Amino acid sequence: MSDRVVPPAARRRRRPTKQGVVLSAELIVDTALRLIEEHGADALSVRRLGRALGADPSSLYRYFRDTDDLMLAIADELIGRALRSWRPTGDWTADLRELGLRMHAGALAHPRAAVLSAHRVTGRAHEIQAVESILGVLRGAGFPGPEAVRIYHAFVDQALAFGALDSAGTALPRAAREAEAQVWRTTYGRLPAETHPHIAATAGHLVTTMRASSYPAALELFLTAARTRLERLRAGTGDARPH
Amino acid sequence: MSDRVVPPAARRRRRPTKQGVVLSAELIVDTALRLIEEHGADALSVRRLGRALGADPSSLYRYFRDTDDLMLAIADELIGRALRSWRPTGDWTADLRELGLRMHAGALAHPRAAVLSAHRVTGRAHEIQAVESILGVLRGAGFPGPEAVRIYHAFVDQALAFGALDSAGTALPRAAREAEAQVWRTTYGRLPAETHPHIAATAGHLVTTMRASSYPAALELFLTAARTRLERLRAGTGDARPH
DNA sequence: CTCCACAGGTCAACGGTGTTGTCGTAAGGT
DNA sequence: ACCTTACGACAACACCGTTGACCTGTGGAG
Repeated sequence: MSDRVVPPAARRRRRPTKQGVVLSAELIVDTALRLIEEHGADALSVRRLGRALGADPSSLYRYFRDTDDLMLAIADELIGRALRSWRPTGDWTADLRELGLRMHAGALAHPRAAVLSAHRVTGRAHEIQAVESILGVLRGAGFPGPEAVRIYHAFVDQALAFGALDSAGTALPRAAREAEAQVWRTTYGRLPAETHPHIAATAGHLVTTMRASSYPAALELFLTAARTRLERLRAGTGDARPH
Repeated sequence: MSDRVVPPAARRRRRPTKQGVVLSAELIVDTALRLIEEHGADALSVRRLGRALGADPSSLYRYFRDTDDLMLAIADELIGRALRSWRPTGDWTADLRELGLRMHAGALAHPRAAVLSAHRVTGRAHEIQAVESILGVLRGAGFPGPEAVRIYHAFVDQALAFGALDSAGTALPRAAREAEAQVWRTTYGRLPAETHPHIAATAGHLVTTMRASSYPAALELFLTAARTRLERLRAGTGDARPH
């Protein structure tokens, strides 16, 4: 029943809910984000969102076709917020690092939205702006077109993929998260050296390293590789790929 | 109510269900994987799984504490299948490449399961074996303990993250996938050079490059960076990090 | 200034979900 | 042959997204 949603242009009445709240798409998106932030990803359901807004759950269907539609609106808002104040500095490595960290942080701030929207191409204004910016940094650094596109693709996917991965981790119920830490401490921390020599030899590092996100490390490795590639390109060897 | 689950050692009775099926943890996991493959991740619910097995939904709680417990078992089974026949060759770069591609391929083979389980630490047999193998390759290559762990973490997360990302893409309904391709062709392919010079300059490459997975490229970049790091370590400079 | 179309809020209901307390029964060990 | 108990079945609970029907008061037209 998609005629339930009235296109923004046709909206005119601002009738308040029983509890005196005047709804709008913006208010709903903002409230949803606040709900996720304050009470965790599990707190976002149509019913809870309705309660938080002071409105009947079914009212939301006057503004969004279904929950997926709502999630996309949230994702769009997220992209906007993440890159709102970014400006290139001219140092391509620093610029890429900053962009990557911002995208990752933006995803982590709103786990559920990140998981749902990571694999989507929206073709909307914010996304287009991001593509243009990143390609600009790479081409400005000296990567020729095809190479810039290849690196762009890997870079964006890495940021989105790690964002979604780490988001899924933070979206876990608290009990499950503690269980994971426990697994590293007890299961992996106590394997005998005879059967699992490498795990036993690095157990201490495993326990401490595995609880944080590996994105910063992966990003640094990415930047290292990109710089290596650029150097080989400048050195004139057409083939920068390891065989 | 965790005393509902009987530890494997204490199991003795093989009482069939009303429909004549003899349950077991293995049968449940296999059926869950089949269900996910055939009907999508949304098709996996305790009730549907029970129906597919020919058993009451609540029977599953004799084998798994909750759905999360079941997901971990599924994830571990996937890891096991992916690495079943892998053997190290002694060439650490080639070994890592092979491991990465296998994990990624394994995720793509079970897209819906991969999306659900990519971010979990199972602490079960297959996963432990995988950790030991990868750490073995890295330490064998000459990476000292802490560095090996850091690289291990980034490597595994990258394989899992890209696996989940690409899986999510293939799991989309056909209509949505075609819509995405359309977006690249029309929206991005037709932006004017005045407003979006970098996109316009690389439009052709964008359209062709963006439809394939970027994991192979990202993996090569990763290996390049790892080799660079190792060389710097061997050269004796303690700090292998770009400043 | 009145009128009335209809945007939009509300209500009730449907069919789904994970999970648990309880009970009956048959399989195994003794 | 007996007893214990593993384990399958059932019913119930509280939640979920979604929709059809209803009602109300707002804002533009005359």
